Amino acid sequence: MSHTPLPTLQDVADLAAVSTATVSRCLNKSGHVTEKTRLKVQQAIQTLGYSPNFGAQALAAKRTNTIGAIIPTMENAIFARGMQAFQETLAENGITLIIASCSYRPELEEEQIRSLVARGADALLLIGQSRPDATYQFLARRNIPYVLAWAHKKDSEHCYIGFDNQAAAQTITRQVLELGHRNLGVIVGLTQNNDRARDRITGIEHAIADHGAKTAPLQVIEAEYTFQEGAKALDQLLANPRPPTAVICGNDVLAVGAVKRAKQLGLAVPEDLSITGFADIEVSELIDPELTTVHVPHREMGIAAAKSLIAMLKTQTPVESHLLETRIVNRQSLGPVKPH
Amino acid sequence: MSHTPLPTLQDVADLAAVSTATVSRCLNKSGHVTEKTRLKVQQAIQTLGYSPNFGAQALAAKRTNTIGAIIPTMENAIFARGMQAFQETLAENGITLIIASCSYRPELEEEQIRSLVARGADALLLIGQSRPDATYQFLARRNIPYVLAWAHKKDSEHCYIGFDNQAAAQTITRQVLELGHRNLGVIVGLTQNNDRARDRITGIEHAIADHGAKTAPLQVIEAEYTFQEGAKALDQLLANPRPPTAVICGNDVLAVGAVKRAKQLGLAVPEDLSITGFADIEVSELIDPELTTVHVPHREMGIAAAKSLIAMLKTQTPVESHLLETRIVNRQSLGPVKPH
DNA sequence: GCCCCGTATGTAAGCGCTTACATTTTGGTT
DNA sequence: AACCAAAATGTAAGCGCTTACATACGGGGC
Repeated sequence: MSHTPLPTLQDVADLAAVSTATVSRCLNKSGHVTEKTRLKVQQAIQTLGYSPNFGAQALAAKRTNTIGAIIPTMENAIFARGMQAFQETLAENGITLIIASCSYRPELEEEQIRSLVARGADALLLIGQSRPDATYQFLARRNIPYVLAWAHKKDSEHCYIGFDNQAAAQTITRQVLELGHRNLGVIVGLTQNNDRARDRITGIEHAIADHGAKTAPLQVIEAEYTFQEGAKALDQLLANPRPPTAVICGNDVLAVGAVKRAKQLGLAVPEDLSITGFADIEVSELIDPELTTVHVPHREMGIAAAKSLIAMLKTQTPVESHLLETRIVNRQSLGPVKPH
Repeated sequence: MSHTPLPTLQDVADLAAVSTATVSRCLNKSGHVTEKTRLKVQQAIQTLGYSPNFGAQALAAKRTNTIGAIIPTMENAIFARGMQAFQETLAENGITLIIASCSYRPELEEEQIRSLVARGADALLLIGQSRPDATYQFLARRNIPYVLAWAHKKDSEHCYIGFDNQAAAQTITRQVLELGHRNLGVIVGLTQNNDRARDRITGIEHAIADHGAKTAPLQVIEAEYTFQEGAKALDQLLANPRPPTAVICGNDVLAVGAVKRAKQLGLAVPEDLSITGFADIEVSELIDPELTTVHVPHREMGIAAAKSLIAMLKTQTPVESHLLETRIVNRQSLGPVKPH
């Protein structure tokens, strides 16, 4: 591995017979450069194969054009599509994305936030809201803009880009109730440190209260976000002497795991047991029966998050929250309760 | 958003009553510091809440502790698990990962490579080998270490971290042939610019040639890596007057799409039609029938790639390729050919 | 007590860029 | 042709850190 020193801004300036300031202005499209000189500079950059030094640029400009995102996991399709759109939108604006994952562990998230900031992230995308005050203080102190995605809360000091988890869960639950189900089970992600999961449970409870019909006590199982755990959770629900006739899942991954297990146990879905999901990821359409679930506008959300962050960076002022609509996708896994 | 200027190395040095050089030495664990002064410095860092400026550090040290990865897409589970492991391993070593995706478009990959390098990536992970010479020259010129993952080639100048796509495809095809199938269809990713897909086809062809039995001409359909395209490709295969009795897919995503479609068409899998996959992603176990596929050690691969890159960065010398083993996972979607 | 050397610490010169400010050029007016 | 504002370009001062080199320190051998 040999070493020819890379060309610097100075080299370009020399070759183009202009000053470094002019070259810099060309590079940053800050205007105030004649077309003629711009071409000269362009030429020089070409022939030297110049590309700016990242560290120097960051040091001098006090920004890195980098945005960080900390998501619970990249192994899970729930965040993949939104992140892809987020990244694409950032890239269109010349911004690089750094992704870190925290495995749903808050102390790891804290660490990752510090790490990304130390790595020069100009702004951050975080998932949901529940994290220590100290973290928000840290971001405020460092003057780092951030948005909270995949969730929404009215009248908050934070900028949310997401949907109303509670309302969405409430809507799908209402639909389940209207189909005659009076004994519901719930499988949801670990609620500790996961406000989305908690909000969804609240939505379910509200729907039941609102509906007014007499229902069996709600059975809630918390599970990690894997197919296997969804299956295990269903086992637990079915172990009950009076098992539910419908299972509302806080997540498509869990729902799909539950559907798979129900079939293994010889239960017809939805004839013997209805199951609903949340998120509408690709696999929901793949399994048999296809999953009735809550559709979440993943790509829109990623795009909106990117735009908000870019705006915050540009204007140096907070930006309004952005509420996205969810809707129920009626497929096959939810049906009327079976008459005795 | 108020502004208290962040503490600098100088501030820490002042508070601890030492020089900036000493503080820097503490930070970088480069030794040559008494325990006593180290503690003093530590203390000062704590009370000031100091954290180093990324740009300055990068500029002065000529490295960023950042590694870039360019993958075809993050929306697809095929890369997710490996990337997760890659990231975890890097993080353990204090290195940040930047991910970019290129949507299987080589010109975009080229652009992303330049972008990541401009962003200060010290090293890169790339998928497969097929890309213009100019790209490799660029990396060589810039002295950027890289590994090529998800593929393997013997006696190459490049460092591969992956498995033998051809051999794996050959093995599973042999198994299909041994089950009596003599009329095979293939659904594979777009081969243009995708050496893995091409290698898999070659493997299939070799298996057929080696086996010696008289077979119908191989029908190969190329498709984008989505469930829908897998389904459409199956339609094409079945439109043939003498449709295949077994379909070998270059990818689990395509295979799962094909299975779903076969069922929609009323074909029993594997009784009427056998279908195999490649990669062993989570969804392969979820669908019904479960997919017989080639298991790829995703996490191992991610970990190995990270370790190799770290070694290259440390020693400034190339590192050996690393061949990982694949194995066939026999589940339910492959069965003997139906007797007429 | 003195010398020597290995180790701990300090000094200061950049690293390559951005940008405020100074200077020059341009071209429209009179 | 002279003048002037606006636009283009140049000058140079940092940005906060690392590190080669210089210097100070401390303890064993004589």
